[in-house]
Amino acid sequence: MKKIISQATIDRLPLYFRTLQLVEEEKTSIISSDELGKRLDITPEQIRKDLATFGQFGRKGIGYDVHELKNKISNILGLHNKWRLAIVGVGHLGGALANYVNFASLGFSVVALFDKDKKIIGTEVNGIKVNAVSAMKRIIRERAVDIGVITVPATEAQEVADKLIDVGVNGIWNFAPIKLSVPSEIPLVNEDLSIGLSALSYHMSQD
Amino acid sequence: MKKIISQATIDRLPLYFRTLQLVEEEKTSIISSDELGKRLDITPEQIRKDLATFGQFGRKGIGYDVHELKNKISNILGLHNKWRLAIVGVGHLGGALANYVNFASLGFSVVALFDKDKKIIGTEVNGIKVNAVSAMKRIIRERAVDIGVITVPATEAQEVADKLIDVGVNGIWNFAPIKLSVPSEIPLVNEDLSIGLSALSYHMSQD
DNA sequence: TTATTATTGCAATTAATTTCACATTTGGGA
DNA sequence: TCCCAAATGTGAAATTAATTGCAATAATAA
Repeated sequence: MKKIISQATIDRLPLYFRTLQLVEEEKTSIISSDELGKRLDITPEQIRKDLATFGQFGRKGIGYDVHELKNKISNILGLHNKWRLAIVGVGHLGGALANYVNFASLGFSVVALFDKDKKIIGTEVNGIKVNAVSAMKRIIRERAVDIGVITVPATEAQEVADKLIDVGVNGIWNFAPIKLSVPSEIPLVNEDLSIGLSALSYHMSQD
Repeated sequence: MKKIISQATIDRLPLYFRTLQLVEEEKTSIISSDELGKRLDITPEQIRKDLATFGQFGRKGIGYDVHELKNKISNILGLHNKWRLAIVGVGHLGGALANYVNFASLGFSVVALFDKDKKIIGTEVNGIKVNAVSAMKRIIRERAVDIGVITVPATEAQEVADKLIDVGVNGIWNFAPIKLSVPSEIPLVNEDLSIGLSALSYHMSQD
């Protein structure tokens, strides 16, 4: 029986991972939950509890081996998989994501771009040619795309999601501000920028 | 004594708001928590509880007045304020945000752009001229900027945050993947894209 | 060898959030 | 007019998440 890991824990793991990457560059080989917590403003108890979910990999009285913990988290998050992304909708945001450097350090690579606008089809972004949506099926299979990134307007997002799933992507990263319906076996993560901005507005209005 | 509203509730309000905008366009004047819940995949009890935090604005046996509820949420979120943004770091992501249409419908407008790269300073993005960081103090005051948007590399983000706060912005929307230190009275929202992508990777690895 | 200090792992507790259950209200139809 | 169906609002229960407290372990110094 597989243990259910809370989303809160999963969302903190990338923070630990990134901090460990930085710590590793500083040539530090051991780190305590206390030090990691200080860097991230997370209590050391929370960190220990999160890590304990996946087993024991610290040493009492010592701390955690930076390199080992980093690799362990990488494995838990599946970052060793070198995921291949296709971006659908090469507008400002899609284009920015196609150029986004930080993905590479996590092992993600953008391997295909699609748009329906004839003026954009055929152009190149970051060395990748933009294809017509009609070529999606063939290209996504040829390039072994795992993840579809949706950066089209909200009105077209569901249609694009359906198509991506139909041609075989295994996960969707959605930037369109709309609730998508996808089969439960296809992981979906929504990146809704208006939530954060609204939350900021809310907090700025309280005083 | 001010009631503390949970972040989870605050994060759902923009979803309700957006759905109400759509419903309003469909010329529907009354909506039930059940219908709203179906559109967002949120339980009606959850929606009623969230709304009850701020008062009673439904009618038993009837539902909620779409227009009234929309305005009420807009007020709670402070969206009537017409916030003015300055983006620091006009790379791919900063440039994309400067062009991002969805902000306008929430009442946000980008009024200033800054970069330290001499090749970018002086260019125009979406009709706004990019200024040098050295001009930040004057321009942010002249243009009454409320919110600073950080889209510089992680290594420069803290320095930019410090400067933004020094020149008087009241809130920070941070896209750099790093934990920023800011005074507790300055609301800070982090938009860390690697968290969502890592979570997607995690879920795709479980099966 | 023996204290001392640092630190993890984990059980117990507390806090926060969500779900459940239902009393109450409203409008409409017989 | 009276009953029924459709909803909200809310206290209580259940669930989930975070915090606390502490036993166990390891290194170091006396």
